[in-house]
Amino acid sequence: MQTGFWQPASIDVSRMSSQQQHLFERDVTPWDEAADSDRLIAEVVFNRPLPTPWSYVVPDDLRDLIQPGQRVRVPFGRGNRMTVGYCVAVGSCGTSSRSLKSIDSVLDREPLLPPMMLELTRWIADEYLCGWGQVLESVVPAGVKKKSGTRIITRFRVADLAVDQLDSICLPPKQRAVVNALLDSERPLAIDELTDTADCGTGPVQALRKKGLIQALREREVQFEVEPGPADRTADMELNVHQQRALSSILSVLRSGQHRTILLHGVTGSGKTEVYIQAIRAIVGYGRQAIVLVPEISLTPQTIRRFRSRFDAVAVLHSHLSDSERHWHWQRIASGAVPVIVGARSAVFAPVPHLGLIIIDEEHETSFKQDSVPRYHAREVARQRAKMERIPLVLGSATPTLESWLRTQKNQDTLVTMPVRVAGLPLPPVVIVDTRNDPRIQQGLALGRALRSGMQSALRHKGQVILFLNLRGFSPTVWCRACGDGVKCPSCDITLTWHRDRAAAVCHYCDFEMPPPRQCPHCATPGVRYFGTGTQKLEHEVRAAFPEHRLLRMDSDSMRKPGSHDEALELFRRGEVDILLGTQMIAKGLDFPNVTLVGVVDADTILHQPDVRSTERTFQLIAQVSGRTGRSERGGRVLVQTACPTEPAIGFAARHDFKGFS
DNA sequence: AGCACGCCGACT
DNA sequence: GTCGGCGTGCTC
Repeated sequence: MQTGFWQPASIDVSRMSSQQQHLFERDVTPWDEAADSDRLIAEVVFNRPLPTPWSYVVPDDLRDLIQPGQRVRVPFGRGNRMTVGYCVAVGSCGTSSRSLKSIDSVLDREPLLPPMMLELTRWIADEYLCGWGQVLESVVPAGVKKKSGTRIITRFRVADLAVDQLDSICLPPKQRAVVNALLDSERPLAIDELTDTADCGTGPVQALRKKGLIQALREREVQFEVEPGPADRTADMELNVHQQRALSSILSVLRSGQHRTILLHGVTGSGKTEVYIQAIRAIVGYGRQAIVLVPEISLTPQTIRRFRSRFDAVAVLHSHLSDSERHWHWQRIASGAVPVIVGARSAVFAPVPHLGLIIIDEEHETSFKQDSVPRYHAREVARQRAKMERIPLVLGSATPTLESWLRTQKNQDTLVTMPVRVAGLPLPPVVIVDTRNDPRIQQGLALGRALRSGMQSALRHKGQVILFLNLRGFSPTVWCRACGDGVKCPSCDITLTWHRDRAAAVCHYCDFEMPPPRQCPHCATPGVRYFGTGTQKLEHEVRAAFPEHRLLRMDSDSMRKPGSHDEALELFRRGEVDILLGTQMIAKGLDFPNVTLVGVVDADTILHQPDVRSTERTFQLIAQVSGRTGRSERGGRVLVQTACPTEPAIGFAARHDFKGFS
């Protein structure tokens, strides 16, 4: 039993409400303390935004059962409603003379979380201002609480006391058959096995049980096991000098036994993944486990295959797991049987017994932030966990967030740069195209002269083209020419986007949809105008300009069906599509050697967003899309259309100069 | 967060 | 008179 790590001195008084503080100040008479000292107190937290744990008395019959990390059922509130909470500490300290309520029951046989995770979740509650119990509630998967995928199974065997008397006792024939079946069997039998063998119903079994001649054993058992298919194994690659340096600085942190965060700033295609894999290999050699966090959108079969082909057992935690699969993985992870865990944000809570390394790939991605309670940032939780476990944290990105960059400049974190692509391929040249005087743009078309002719030449040489545009729909604004007002969503105050295929004006914030107004809602002038180019309109324009080439549009409208995303990328990979056109979802992490031109149709759309990070995001976006080309000896280039060619973020991105930008 | 308690307006 | 609106404060 774990008691003892909870000590009165370790209570953080800052978490205590004012009412609780006065309990410490109140005079406690010696005989009160004597009475308190022999009762066991459990600290319990609830799935409510409460600032402190609540104390309960542990009744004598639960003393040997209760441990921190288990759930308990306790009376709570004025009505003493039975409420589930998490026991976070057990101790024999009387902090108050106030009368405490008692724990009703302990719900778990074993703690759901180890002490380290209790400490980490407490840090999250403090840091992100919510209840400790709220954090625990969201960290422990529902399938683990319900013990999904397991079942209580009852088996029978001959009662110990009855073994000797059985021969002498007179039994009805069916009951005798049951007893014989059990005596013949090496192991206890389940009810259906027993009735089959003895060729009877359940009646004789129950009768024997009543007489005390056989006894029932109840055990919780795993119903099925998820066995990931075997993957083709691939050998480790040879690292170049920059990769070597990155690897050895990770390993030196590991050997130091102290925490340190390493920002791995590697240009797209610099082989960051190979560094991760070899660092993990070293960790696994020490008998430890590693957690790899990737952005939600990167959790593709391709990414998973990459890790599966290099390690014996890789657990992948993604949002499409069923409760029982999640429970099964959780158990295997906790048992230490899985050395590598790959997953999105929440995988930072994987209950590994001996963590050796945390990696966050694409550190700048916004999906590491959770926007419901508890609103944590997985990068910061990982940093804290790595501190507690005294292990390295590796942040990888071609375009780090400015805050991560700043920490390296202040020497809080270590910077490792990988400035060149593997195999000596150059970064693609990025050409900035000023659209202000382009006659085609002035006609309202989206493809300027340079981009159009660039596409023609790339396609003529049998290369593939990626066109990036940040706006989905047909036209991003619906507006009135007379009063100049845009048609806005009634609840969000966002201008509506015209979706021609649905013949509707749609709010991209709340999905509100309305038929396009025949007249202006403000001044009633007939005939609203559609302005600007979204992916749908661009699709029309490109089809008209390149009728003989195959085009595929990828945005959240065209990729609604589950699996259509992977399917589309597979078509492009096989070369059955020449032009891939889409939003954010095509900007990240794709690796297609045949892409020789990437066009950023309108860099200004990101630049002019009302967001303090708009320049940072512009830089990131251009840098990330640049990573989609020039990945083979065929080379490649990037064209960026903008009306602000002097904007520094665009210029720095074109020169692949993160240091200059930062 | 939930829930009880309490203090005010519209109904039989 | 009382049913119920939601504002306030408490929960070991």
